[in-house]
Amino acid sequence: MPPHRSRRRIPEATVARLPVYLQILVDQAGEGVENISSEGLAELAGVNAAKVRKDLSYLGSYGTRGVGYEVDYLVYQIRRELGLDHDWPVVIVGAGNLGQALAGYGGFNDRGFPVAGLVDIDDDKVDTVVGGIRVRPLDELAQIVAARNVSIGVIATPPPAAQDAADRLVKAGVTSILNFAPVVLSVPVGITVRKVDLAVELQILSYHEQRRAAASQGGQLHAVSTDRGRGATA
Amino acid sequence: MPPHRSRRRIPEATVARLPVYLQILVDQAGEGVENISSEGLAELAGVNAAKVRKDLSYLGSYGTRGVGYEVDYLVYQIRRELGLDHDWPVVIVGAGNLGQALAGYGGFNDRGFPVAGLVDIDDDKVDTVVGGIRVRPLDELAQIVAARNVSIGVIATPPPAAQDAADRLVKAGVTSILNFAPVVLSVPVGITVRKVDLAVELQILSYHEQRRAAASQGGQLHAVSTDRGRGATA
DNA sequence: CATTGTGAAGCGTTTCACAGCC
DNA sequence: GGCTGTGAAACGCTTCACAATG
Repeated sequence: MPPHRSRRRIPEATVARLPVYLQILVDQAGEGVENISSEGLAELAGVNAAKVRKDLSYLGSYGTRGVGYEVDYLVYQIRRELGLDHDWPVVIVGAGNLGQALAGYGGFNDRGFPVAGLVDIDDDKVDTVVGGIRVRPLDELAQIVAARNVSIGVIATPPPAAQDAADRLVKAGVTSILNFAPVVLSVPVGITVRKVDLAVELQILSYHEQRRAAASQGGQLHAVSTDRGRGATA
Repeated sequence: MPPHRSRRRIPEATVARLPVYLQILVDQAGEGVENISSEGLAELAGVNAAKVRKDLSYLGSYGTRGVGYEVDYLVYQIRRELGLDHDWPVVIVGAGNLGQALAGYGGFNDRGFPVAGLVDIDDDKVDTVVGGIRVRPLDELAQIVAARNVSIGVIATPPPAAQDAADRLVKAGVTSILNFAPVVLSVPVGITVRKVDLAVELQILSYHEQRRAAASQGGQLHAVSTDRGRGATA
């Protein structure tokens, strides 16, 4: 067995960047690049080279001094660390605008997250076909989760239905939830939730725009320059 | 004029939470709640009460000791700080699955971000109507931005087209970009970019799932418990 | 006397700087 | 010589704890 020493705990900030490195590395591999330096990868990822090195060091010591990192091997190691060495079927709750887009979005299947099911509470939507997936009634959620061994659920319902969706997902045995509803979910300890709120993203941009406007006409403000792990002002 | 002292720089982490508080406060106002304590707001937002107080303190001292915060006034102040006292029209580039969903997603219009335009490079999509918006050719982007005074652009194109979309947006005069393409954009200094990558979110969940699996069958790992500003394990 | 506002301590992340190694 | 791996410093954010106060 190769030197698999990766049972340490990886900082959350690093976990959030590994997928970005992975994407870049796969692209590079596709273009025939065999080795890459922390400097090169940093450039492509838009981050600091020291950060790249520290991030990668959590996986183990897979670089070669004076040379860089072997792209293929790094891809393998990151995949392994992220648990991407096998597929994770997901179930989507809510077949509205967003749920349909997600079900039809190739990026899920392609990147290891096949849509095992798409359910909706509305009978009018049930049995319609979206992106090759037939919408199933909400009642069948538990059955789908069990049958396909789903551990990740996606909530794409209207806000008032989101908590109920979460409760059902948890009851069905799902342990990770990606929530697109602009609602703070309450879940049992041990369940991982990530929230993506499109309007919140826009409101953060609005803040920066407003600031820019105030700066250009009003008094002298400091230059805008931020990076909170996601998003940045170049 | 009320005591408007808010020209200080607000930490990025706080900016990212203000929209969440705002949402909750608007809900509460709708239910007739007139005052709320940091404790109460913290509970609803799923964060620590001290954090709420510190966050709100950046807006100025708008609470009353022994009582709490007046909901309506807080709503007003947060809106003002985020620049939400007027609408921010947005233009969406890419009328595929995701672009269509975004255009049809009520949450944008409702929360102050009307869709001023939806453009696509594909002639077959041009002139189709999506969520009440007629798709326009990509060439008309600059014209739409100028005519409707758009400063926020949304990129919903396939990955290879994203950088070109960004270049065109910047050239047209847009200064903030919300990027849904799984690509690191390169933009001039002074342009704010936020990236939302759905697959990355799933990959982060995958990491936690993988860790859970390793823990339950393998050796003794520490309990999973994370919160990086977005997403959390309860 | 309940609750805010905030110094100060604590903690996680980023960046620097350089020793270690190929 | 070039580049990684990593202590240590710097930074920003979170949490504590309590004085200030309506």
